[in-house]
Amino acid sequence: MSVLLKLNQAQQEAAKCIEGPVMIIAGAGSGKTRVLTHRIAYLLETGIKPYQILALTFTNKAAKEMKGRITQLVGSGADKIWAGTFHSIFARILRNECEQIGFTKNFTIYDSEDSLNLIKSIMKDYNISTQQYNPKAVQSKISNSKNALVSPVELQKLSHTPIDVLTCKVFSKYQLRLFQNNSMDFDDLLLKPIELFQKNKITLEKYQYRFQFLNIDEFQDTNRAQYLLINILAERYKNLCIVGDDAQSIYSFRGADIKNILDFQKDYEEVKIFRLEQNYRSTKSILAGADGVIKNNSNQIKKTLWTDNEIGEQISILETEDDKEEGLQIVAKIQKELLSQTMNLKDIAILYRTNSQSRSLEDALRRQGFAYEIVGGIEFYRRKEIKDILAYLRIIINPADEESLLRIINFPTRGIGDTAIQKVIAISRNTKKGLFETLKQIISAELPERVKNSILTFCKLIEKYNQLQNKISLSELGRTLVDEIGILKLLKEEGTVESLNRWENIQELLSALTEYCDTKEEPTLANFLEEVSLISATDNKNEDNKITLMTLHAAKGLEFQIVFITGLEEGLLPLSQTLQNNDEVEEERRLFYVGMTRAMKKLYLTQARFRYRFGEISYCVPSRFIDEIPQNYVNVESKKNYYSKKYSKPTQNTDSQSSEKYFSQEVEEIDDLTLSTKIKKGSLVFHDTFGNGRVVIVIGSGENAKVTVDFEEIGKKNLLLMYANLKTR
DNA sequence: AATTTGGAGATTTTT
DNA sequence: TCTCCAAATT
Ligand SMILES: Nc1ncnc2c1ncn2[C@@H]1O[C@H](COP(=O)(O)OP(=O)(O)OP(=O)(O)O)[C@@H](O)[C@H]1O
Repeated sequence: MSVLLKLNQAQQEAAKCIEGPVMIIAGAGSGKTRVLTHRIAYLLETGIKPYQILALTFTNKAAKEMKGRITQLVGSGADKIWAGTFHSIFARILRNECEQIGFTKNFTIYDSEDSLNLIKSIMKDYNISTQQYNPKAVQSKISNSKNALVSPVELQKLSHTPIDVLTCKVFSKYQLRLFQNNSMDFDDLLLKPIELFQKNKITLEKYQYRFQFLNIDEFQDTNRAQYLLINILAERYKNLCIVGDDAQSIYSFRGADIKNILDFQKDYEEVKIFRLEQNYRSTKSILAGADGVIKNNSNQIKKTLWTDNEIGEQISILETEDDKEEGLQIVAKIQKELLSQTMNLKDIAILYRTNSQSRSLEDALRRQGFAYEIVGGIEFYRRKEIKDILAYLRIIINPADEESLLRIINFPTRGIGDTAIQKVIAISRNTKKGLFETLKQIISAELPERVKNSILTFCKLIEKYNQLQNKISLSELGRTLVDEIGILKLLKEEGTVESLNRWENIQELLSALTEYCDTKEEPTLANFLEEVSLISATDNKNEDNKITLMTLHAAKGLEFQIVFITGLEEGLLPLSQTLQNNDEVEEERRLFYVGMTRAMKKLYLTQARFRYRFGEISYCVPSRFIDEIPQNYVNVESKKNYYSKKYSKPTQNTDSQSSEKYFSQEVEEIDDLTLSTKIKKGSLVFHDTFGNGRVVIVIGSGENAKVTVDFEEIGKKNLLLMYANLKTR
């Protein structure tokens, strides 16, 4: 009981209800994660064994923190709890059980880049033009199908357009190739366990028995595969607790489906539903502001949220000239906050919609000498030089991984050129042997001796390290390997800033490998590679006293004393691609809501009149979301200059007049750009090769004007207006 | 076979 | 603006 003392009445009741299905639906900052944490501590206190508990969180860091808190509450034992993201938990299960579905223990996990490369190579094999059909579109169609539990065969029945038909074909082949490569993509980490459990009842029962208490945080962002997976696991004991807030569902692009919350009530009729209504995080102003915004969404689960916290300061809106000034004004505000309040750099977060916005903000912070940290962004382990080394490590333990093999067979260059590689691939197809097998037997092939020798040397290298992996420590193996391929020396010799940077990155990778070895009881290469693949954006965030910069998505579940949300402009938040679809605009609104509710004491919103995109100026209209915040919680700070006269303040008048004014401003601009052709957003057009389509976006002016056209046959294409020769219909 | 080059596309968000 | 890829050059 003692572990529940730090919960309020409603929270305690939810935490104490440990048997049967439980659903906690509550607004931001109401202590959902806290309840889940204390509930698990309570489970332990009632004598339930740690290994009987499974906790699924949205990031690995959240899982780690949860375990840490539980340890504080109940002492030892918490480290035996299985806690992590869906992907890492089920990857771990697959490591042990995958042989039942035809994989070997050392299977590789492909990230999106690997998967895209595989899709491209399949399209090439099928002679599908990657010019005409965008491999990324194919990839996302495949991934969406997988997340929605639609198999290639089922997808075939739903396919009508040419791109859908070809996607099916690629999809089937893609799954086959993954299997042949002894590899899984991110989606497979959820689908393969389902396959496993459906195929082998004994294995299923083992895990059902083992995880008698399931706990899932951030349930609003689970997809259908995840939903099915937890249903299967919970089927026997039905002790599962899900926690979420439909207003914070922001990952539908990844297949997340709010329907899961609604279905849960149907699928578990005996579910006990708990609501938490007191917000402990934010001031009254912030909460009221956020509430005013989210009210504009239709179809929400009704929730009440109130707080005992002070009213606090109004939400400040900073209107700035451009993105550069946006950064400067934020810096100025931070300076002020650091002086007048008892704030530290680590209490401050700057949030944005797209990663590319971080650059101008970084510039401003750097100039001022403020320490900052970018969370997420271009992740370390996705860098080219890192992925090259990882590819070596991957094929050392999984020679079937042909994507990785092709990546490094001639890196660094060792005289195995494109023609040679094509030849080897052809032989391997004809003889139905694996690529690596073919390489080992290359001596009988008709290729220049020099090339054949290079290939054999390469094979010996891989096999040598394959032998070595159990004889020397992983950190030694890493270092020796990097030495032997001579990559560090090459980078040093190149001597550019960029190559020196890469040199450092590789050193850092080696340190990471060493650290991994030192901290794990049984370090294995497969496990290291798995961890590295499944790192989530916020996992690297630490407690250093630095300002945090990250996307709104990455901010989910976190909280900061002071939050800046930048780029409140139509086209950026909400993002231009979402504007035609109301559901998508609502998701943007939820994203803004998530951002606003991260703030504890003070919330700043910034909006620029123009910003640079691809090195070109683009003019901005204030975001509709600004108008949705109730007037009395807002304070607009605008620099007085000639621009302010032209664009008056948006929040001074509530009626739709103001937003219309900005809208007409935008239309004027667009008309102006494309005067001669009369092409603007929404125009129906005809293109000689692509056929009929509708203009979605117009960017730039005069000779540089670019348009995005959504063609009926082939989907979206970007064209240069000058050359596209579009005819209006 | 390796290196250089020019042009197109990219910025949605992430496991 | 930067990064990737195909084609051209060495
Ligand atoms: N009963 C309580 N007493 C004191 N503080 C509390 C209580 N409940 C929650 N809090 C605090 O409120 C803040 C928000 O809690 P928590 O992160 O668990 O909320 P949440 O509902 O998961 O939020 P979100 O959905 O926005 O991520 C935390 O700082 C937490 O410590």
